[in-house]
Amino acid sequence: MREGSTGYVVLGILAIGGDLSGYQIRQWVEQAIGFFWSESFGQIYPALKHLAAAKLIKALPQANGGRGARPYRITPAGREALRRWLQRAPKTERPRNELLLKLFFGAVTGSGRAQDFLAEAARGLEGRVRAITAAEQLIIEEDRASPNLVFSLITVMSGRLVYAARLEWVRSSLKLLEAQAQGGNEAVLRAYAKAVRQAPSEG
Amino acid sequence: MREGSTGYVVLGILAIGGDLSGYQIRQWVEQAIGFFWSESFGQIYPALKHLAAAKLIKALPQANGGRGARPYRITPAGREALRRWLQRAPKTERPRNELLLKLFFGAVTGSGRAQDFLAEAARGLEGRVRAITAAEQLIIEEDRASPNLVFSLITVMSGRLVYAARLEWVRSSLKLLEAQAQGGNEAVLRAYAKAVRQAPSEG
DNA sequence: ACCCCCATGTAAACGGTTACATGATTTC
DNA sequence: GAAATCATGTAACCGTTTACATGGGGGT
Repeated sequence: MREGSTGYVVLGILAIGGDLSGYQIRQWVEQAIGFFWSESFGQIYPALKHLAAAKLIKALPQANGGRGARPYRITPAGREALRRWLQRAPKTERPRNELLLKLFFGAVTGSGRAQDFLAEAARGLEGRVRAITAAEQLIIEEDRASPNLVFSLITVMSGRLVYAARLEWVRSSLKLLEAQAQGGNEAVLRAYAKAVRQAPSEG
Repeated sequence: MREGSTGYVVLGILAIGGDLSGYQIRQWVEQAIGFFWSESFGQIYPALKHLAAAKLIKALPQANGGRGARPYRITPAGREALRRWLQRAPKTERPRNELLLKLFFGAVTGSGRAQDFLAEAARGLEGRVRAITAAEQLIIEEDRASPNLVFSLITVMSGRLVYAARLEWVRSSLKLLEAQAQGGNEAVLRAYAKAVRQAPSEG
């Protein structure tokens, strides 16, 4: 399997989610790990073919005589391949945050647009925080007795903490822009000191 | 310019950084915006060619008679193109966090590897927090009187707050794994409640 | 003499998104 | 009967990374 992580994501989901079709795998990705991972159909279906050819998964007979969902099941060899991949250290992502980029060049356009972008980001983040909180509740109820519990909680906790931090950042950023408009750079520096003083500080 | 954001990043850096060569642009990207953006030489040099062909930048005469750095300067048309691009709403990135992915499938390999990955992540984050703190100091000193100040501070503040949040997450995650080893799922749930209670909560 | 940093560039390979094509089933 | 959703798949296009090729300059 020369592919990047897509194939392994599929294996992983079949390993913990049971027998699923391509369409269902996509849904799984969106709902369960959507806030830190994404896959498109254009990736999943070819990946399923490759995995089946490599005997890491096998196609199950379809329910309605050839029509409808075509579910797959992970094979022992597939579990072994997944386990090996999981052992290897994760590659750190190369960051590409267009919002931050446009804010960084903000002086070129002035602060009006920057405020719009931040307000928009705040709306998005609030929605995600709500979604995460709901997901968290579901995990606590459903995985209460599962060995997956710690791992599910670790991942939702990431969403919870970093989204909360981003929201705080958005709000502080709006305050900096206000300060700039009203009191210039000195006011900005005061507002900044205040914003980072409140933040959980590192040793 | 059909390209994605690379061309605009180059324009932006030439707009606020003055006349620079491809190599210097790369350094600029790494040092100033490296924690939220990355570009490789394989992107920058072709982008410079396209931008020059489109008259958005122009090549400056080289110092040492054709050898050494080949600096470029942004043209008025280039500034205009940059301004238009900056006005448009930023595309939200599709997240792909391999660390989180491997942790999510953690039950397949057990918690030993997960602890290694988290410890490694902590080391990386500590380094970045230090780098950010240094960058912050530099901005406060050098941009004190610049109209860029707010925008520079907004971007470093993002780094500061989200890295701090990630560090906190890593530490809490390690605690959850310990709790799991010692007291099972009930201990995990208690540790989780404690970890998120301390976090800045949303309304 | 050797190695590292500066510096510019090209080409292949790869991973991923998007658009397209197709059709069944369910809901309003 | 129309629209939305379920469901599978292909192909083109695009952006990005990686490897490669090349060579000057400075330090040990």
